[in-house]
Amino acid sequence: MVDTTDLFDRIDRPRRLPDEVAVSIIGAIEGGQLVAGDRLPTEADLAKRFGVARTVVREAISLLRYDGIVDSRRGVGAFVTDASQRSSFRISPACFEKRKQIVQLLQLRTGVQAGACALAASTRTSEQMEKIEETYAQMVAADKLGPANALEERVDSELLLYRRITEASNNPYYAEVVAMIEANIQNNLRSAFLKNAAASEFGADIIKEHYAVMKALREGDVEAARTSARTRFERAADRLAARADFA
Amino acid sequence: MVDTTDLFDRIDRPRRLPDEVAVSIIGAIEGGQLVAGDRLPTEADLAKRFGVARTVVREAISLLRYDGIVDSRRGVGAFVTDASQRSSFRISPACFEKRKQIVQLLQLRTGVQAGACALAASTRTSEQMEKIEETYAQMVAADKLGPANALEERVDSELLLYRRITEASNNPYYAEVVAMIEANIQNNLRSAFLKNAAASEFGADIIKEHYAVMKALREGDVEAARTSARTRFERAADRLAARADFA
DNA sequence: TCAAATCAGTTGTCAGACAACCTGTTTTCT
DNA sequence: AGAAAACAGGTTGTCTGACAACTGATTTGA
Repeated sequence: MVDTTDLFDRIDRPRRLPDEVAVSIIGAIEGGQLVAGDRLPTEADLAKRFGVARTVVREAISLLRYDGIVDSRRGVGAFVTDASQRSSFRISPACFEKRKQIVQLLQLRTGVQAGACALAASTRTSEQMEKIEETYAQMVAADKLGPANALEERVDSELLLYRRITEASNNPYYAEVVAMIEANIQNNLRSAFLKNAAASEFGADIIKEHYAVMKALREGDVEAARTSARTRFERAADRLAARADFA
Repeated sequence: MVDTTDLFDRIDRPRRLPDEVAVSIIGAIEGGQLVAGDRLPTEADLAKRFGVARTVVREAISLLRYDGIVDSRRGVGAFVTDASQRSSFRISPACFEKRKQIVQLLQLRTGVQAGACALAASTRTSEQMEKIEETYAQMVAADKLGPANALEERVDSELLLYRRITEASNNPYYAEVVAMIEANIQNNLRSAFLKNAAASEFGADIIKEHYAVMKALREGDVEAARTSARTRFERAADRLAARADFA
């Protein structure tokens, strides 16, 4: 049975007008037509130009305001903020066209995960460590069954393992950032991930990489946790990048 | 002249209804009253309950949809997505109440910056290095003038220095994440930052920390860049945390 | 001269309507 | 009887128009 979870879904979903208007305005800002401090055209003006109702424009602007890209004042207008005011980090799905961007996102994940693992090595509770050991055991068991029998179990338990480790850092910011990066990678590369896992993420050598992280966590060795986690994710990224079929 | 940039601004700005509605709905989700897969009440229903117009509810829901917290389908309703679908990382200003959360954010910054510096050591161009050297020289010059004469210059050139280094990683994801964290720290702790800088971020010993990073970047030494950057930010966080007046 | 009142313009909110769409039910046809 | 088609009700998406709250500049009045 072939995995079809990432086929046949959400194609050509009906576009929403506010989103398109927002993208258009963001384009004007990123393109330099509107710079920090500039006032946007009035909502009525924008509505007329885009040929949509003012409610649509309002929703679009409210999205930009939400991200801190513009700031609107009643009775005055909406103004472009300077870039340092942006209050969110967002990965747009459209960014996954180019292979280069995937590599960059994997780099970011590597760095953040290394930090999270290092932190977890010093802050984890014994309860958290138990859960981590449990998940690790599941992963090892699935690994022994091989890619033909337990592909998804192997991949999912690995994801869960590192999620639990990240949560054991007891720093919600780390947990959130990692979760978001992971979700975006998964959503866009799930099938490639599975294929890659089947081809090059099984076996004793790979388990050794994970074991090094586990050992560091058990012993509370911060530096070892950092290094082993970084090594593990760098290598995984290399193996994934080495496969040409992920795009 | 005392710096008053972070006094007397944006107090009690007129609340916007959609934001409050959004916060209320998010609260219901985070509080567990609504779990993944649940359908939200209809917009008309919510409007009646909150005592606001439907446009207000729509704007609120559009914010949640923007963050991937809910997913709405025309003719059906809006549904809470599972947490792994969240598509943005956001630091809410309200989170800066507790000292613990500031420490956590500084931890995250340390980890991310270390990764960015390490990457920059291998990917920087010589043009980027020139700009970095230039900014470094400015910082050193401001440092020599002392906190009484060049406090803001010193702090701002340091911020610019690490922004340029991060950009030299040539990974926009790193740049964005760092910029966002930095902006949030600055917006909420600017005065504490300045005070702390005056008290404990001047002098040859501190410059040595930065110099170590610079040296690693010049030589393209990835590991040295990572370690020195981490050391530098860890120590800076420690010094800041050591001052009790930052809250 | 200078302060207060006025005014035009903009965003924030409200109310109602209709279009597009989904789901389940009923009707119709074979 | 069974399946296909039409229908009905409900929900989101969009449109329209109106008014309230507010700002900045202009005009007015003492």
